[in-house]
Amino acid sequence: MDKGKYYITTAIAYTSRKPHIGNSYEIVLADAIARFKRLQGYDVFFCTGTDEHGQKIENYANDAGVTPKEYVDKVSGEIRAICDLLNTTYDHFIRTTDDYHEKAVQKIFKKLYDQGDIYKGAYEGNYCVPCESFFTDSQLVNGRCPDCGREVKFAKEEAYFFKLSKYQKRLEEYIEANPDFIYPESRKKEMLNNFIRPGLQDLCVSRTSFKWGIPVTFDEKHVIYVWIDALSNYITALGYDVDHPSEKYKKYWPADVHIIGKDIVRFHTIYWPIMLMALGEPLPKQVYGHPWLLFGSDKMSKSKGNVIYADELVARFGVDAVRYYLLSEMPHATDGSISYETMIERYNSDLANTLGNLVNRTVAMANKYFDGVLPCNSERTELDDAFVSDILSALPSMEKSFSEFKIADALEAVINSAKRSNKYIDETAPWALAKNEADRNRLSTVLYNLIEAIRIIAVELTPFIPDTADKIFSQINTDIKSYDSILSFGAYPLGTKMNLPEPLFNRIDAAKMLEDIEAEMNRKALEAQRMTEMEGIAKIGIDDFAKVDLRVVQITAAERVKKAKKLLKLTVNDGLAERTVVSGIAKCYDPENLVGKKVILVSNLKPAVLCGIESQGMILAADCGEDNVRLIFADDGIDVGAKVR
RNA sequence: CGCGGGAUAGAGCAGUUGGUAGCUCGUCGGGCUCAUAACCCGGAGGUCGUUGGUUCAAGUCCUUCUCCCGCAACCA
Repeated sequence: MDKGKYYITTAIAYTSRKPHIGNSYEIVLADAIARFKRLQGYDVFFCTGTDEHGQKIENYANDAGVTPKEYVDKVSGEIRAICDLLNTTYDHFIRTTDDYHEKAVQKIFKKLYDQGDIYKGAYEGNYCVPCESFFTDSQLVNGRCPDCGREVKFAKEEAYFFKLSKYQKRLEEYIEANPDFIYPESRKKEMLNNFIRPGLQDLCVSRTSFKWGIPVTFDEKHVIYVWIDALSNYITALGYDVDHPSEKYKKYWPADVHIIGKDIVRFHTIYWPIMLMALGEPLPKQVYGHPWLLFGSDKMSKSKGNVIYADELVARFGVDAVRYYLLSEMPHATDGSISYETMIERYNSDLANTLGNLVNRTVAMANKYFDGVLPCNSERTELDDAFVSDILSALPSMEKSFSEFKIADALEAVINSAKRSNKYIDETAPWALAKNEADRNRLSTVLYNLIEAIRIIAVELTPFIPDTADKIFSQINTDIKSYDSILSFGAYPLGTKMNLPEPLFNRIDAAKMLEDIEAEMNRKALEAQRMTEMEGIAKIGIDDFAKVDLRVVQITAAERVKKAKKLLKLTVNDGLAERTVVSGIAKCYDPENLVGKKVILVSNLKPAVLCGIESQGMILAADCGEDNVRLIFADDGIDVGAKVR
């Protein structure tokens, strides 16, 4: 039964903000694999966590007015809460701000420096001062900073570099000798052709431009830049230490698989193996770069208002439905897409109809015909043999799919067992057998076969939808759920008293829910739009504001501008003199009602000619929608000419 | 010609070594009534992106072109 150890990791999530469902896919994927391996009898160690250093975090924290540590504590907590919400069984949750990690990373850095793999050099490139970032020529947009659009200048910064080139040959040989190391295949080709074969440049591994990172012990003004810090988590989480590796490390390292997003394949298949080579440690056996989850055909983004968060989905559909959807809908090599339509469709057809209804009708019959206790399972026919053989074929098929990370295929194999069971019910027609006392044993045998099939299905569902599997075990009242118990047919004990059926998944009224969701999405999109409008406006200093001269003025005359629909020609008194102002408020105000009113004037605005009339200023008004403009009236008690600020 | 992946029924996808084109959802018709208007069976629907070729035989091999996508080094 003991098949040895299995160490699996996800990438550690960057704590810049709350992750959306696309980010959460990875942990669920890794969890399904981890659970399956445990089921098979492996001693599994499953690690995930958060990556918490860097310039961006420093900036976000600044904006939020908190310390970087406070900021990452909050976000890391949110991320962990999502992992828990999704019912993932990680064995360790590492944070790169954890004390043991920081110490271990410092020692790693020192060791690499001492043995000459890290050296001090200078980083040169296009530098954007406000963004405090370097950019390569190819990153620049029209020769300007891709982030803020401002001009960049050539700059040099002292930095430590890691000699990747030294290990290039060895890495290439390793990848070729281990064809499964980079998975899927297309990623391997990308890495070899684009990066490794053309020649590796040394990697910048320290920064002096920000403070929020692990300090270099022998050169205090440097902090360790992301790679050596973040990637090391896979070994520090096990208690790796340059001098005294822990027992746990010796037991579990090397990792059997790193589950990561396709965007960071490069770091995990080039930098990371080379780091390990330099440290003299074994390399991970496999790196799986999984595809991304898109919303429809778009990437999720806040500005589009199409961000979906795990907790929202769970609130609507339940944990297992979300897990099921993520695991069944994602292809193993190309990007998948999420939509509420397909989510509801899958929920109804697979979970409610095929699986839920199967369990419900079978348990109902067992209760109805035998009061929940089946007395016999020996009255068999060829029909049964074909059925049993099909049910038992699911497990080998699952194992093959898992070994290729085709998780959706593995899940489909189980659902197919449920479909096969529904078909078996139709073939045997238990309700017809029930009408004949002579068919009593046959009826019991049929129901037994179904219950045993359901038990096997439940065991196989455990890696994917564990809560549902438990509900099934509870309904058929068994705790026989080992891997061995599903290798052959018949482990379910005769004479077990089953519980009453209870629906596993209630069907969803698609039209109604979609309408509901639509309304909510619209609300969110509007909110997001407002947020970006706010963010889009550059902050100005008090000096800038002071440049605007605002005065309270009184309207002394008003008339429509003949050639214009929207314009009123106003004469206003600013306390010193009268002046003419043209204002686009004709659709909302009649001229006669405005005379005598006090309003606020931008008095130092450059004059402009509108419809042949020179306007010497602008009256403040609020945009309240299409063609709906409302003036800001000043309190009557204010003296004409008073300055507003 | 930077490297790589893809184009198959209304939608989403399978199609290993070339040998009568499949699956899921949807749709239409039938069956059944144990069950969550569920379940089972069947029908319709594809010139397998385009051009030319190899072959007795090509979605599957070679070639032309078109379109889509990923990667392109210190942006985690």
